[in-house]
Amino acid sequence: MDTDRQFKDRIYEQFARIGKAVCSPKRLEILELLCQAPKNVEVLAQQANLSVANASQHLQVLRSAGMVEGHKDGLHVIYRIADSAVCTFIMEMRGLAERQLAEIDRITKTFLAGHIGLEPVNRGELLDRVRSGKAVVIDVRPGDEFAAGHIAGAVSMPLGELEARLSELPKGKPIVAYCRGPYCVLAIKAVERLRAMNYKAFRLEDGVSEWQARGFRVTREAEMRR
Amino acid sequence: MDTDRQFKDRIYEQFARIGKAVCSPKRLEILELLCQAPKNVEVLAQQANLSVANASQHLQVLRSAGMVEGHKDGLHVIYRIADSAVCTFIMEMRGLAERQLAEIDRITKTFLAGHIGLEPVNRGELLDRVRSGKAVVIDVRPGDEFAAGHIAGAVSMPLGELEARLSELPKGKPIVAYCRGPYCVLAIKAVERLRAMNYKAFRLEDGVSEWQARGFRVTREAEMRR
DNA sequence: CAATTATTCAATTAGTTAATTGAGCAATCT
DNA sequence: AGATTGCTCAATTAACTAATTGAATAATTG
Repeated sequence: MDTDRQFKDRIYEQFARIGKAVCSPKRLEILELLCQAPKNVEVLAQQANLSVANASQHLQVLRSAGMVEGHKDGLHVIYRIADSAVCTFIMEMRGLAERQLAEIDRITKTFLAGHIGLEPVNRGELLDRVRSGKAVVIDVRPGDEFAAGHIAGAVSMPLGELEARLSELPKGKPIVAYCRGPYCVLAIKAVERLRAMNYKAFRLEDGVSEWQARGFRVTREAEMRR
Repeated sequence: MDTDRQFKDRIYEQFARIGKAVCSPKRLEILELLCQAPKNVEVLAQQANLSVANASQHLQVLRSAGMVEGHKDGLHVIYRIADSAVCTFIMEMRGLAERQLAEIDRITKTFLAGHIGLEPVNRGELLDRVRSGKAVVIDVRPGDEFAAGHIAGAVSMPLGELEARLSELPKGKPIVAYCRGPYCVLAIKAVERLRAMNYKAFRLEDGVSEWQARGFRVTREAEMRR
């Protein structure tokens, strides 16, 4: 039977299992990718710049911590987030880091300075404009991530398809692009390319999680655009 | 200038700094202690069962991650939580662990089975009883933790002073003891001792943080008990 | 000023972790 | 049945981490 000290040590070892899961930059990146949509090992490896073996090892650590689960689909193992509380936790961990670590702001500002000026979008105003058809919101993540959940009213236009589908975008209206969140570069690239072609394009920093956390609507339905 | 990949790697390394801070069981214990009240290195070392040097090293890691800060008070360095968001984060991390790791429940149930039956306390009912003077809530943490913040209406009675102050406790009324939270044993011990002396004692699992998170009142004022 | 107290730092040691590599396994395809 | 694909496992290596130990530093006390 445990002494009081042994009990505390064992309990904190358990809590630390969550910490050990999220102390690796690569596992954090994997978790953020899985918060967008379920993915297999090869896709995760490619998107997080890992070998397949290394990605698999990181996924075993995450599974052992109860943060993800995997199921076989033919040759592929599809990994998904075990519970939406994991995504909430990751977002809060990121929020804490943003608040306590000045280096994050420095790194971000330095990186954005090398890209065209991207003014913040007023979210309430954006909602009004989308509703009244005066602006278009495009989701430039891969289609499977859009399908898994997207900002209500947004249209899927993965970055790789942008040039091929320009005819679907209005020249006169503002176009707002978003992707996986504040530290994803897909929307930055989309805005730069659109502006280079004289579209009125803006970047929304929020990803789906951030948007939802603010109380705005996220859906899985593909709404017809008129 | 960073490439996109370099930018992501640097950003996730920053987020991982929070993970690296909380991946150690001992640092988690230190953080939970500091969430109760600011403390010096010797007290933290003693309460977390660490050498002073080791406690100091862990505190440097936590400070480097922006989670705690220290200031000199004579010979002593008083460490405190840098921002209340840290305590919120720790509580949420614990919540995630409780939800995803079955081992926690197992360890806790096994430990509690070695102690007298402790029925859960209905919190709304407890509030009513305290207000109407039909129950007494005692805080059995050290006095400095009580002073830093306690459940409104509670009386400070540190465990080490329990026997000496029995005359202050009513025999006929229910007595509810609480301490640092669900995994602290101080209240368990207090209830056991009180029951052994025929007091009607119960344990409240919540600590101050949990109580406050439920929307109940926490205060620093010592209210006169009548 | 010397002694004491509290804390921090640096070196060391043992253990842990991340990435790589190659082998092994399961499922599918030919 | 053999080849291929996707994934996992285990061994290895280099880097990192936690605890210990002893020295150094800062502040207080006598």
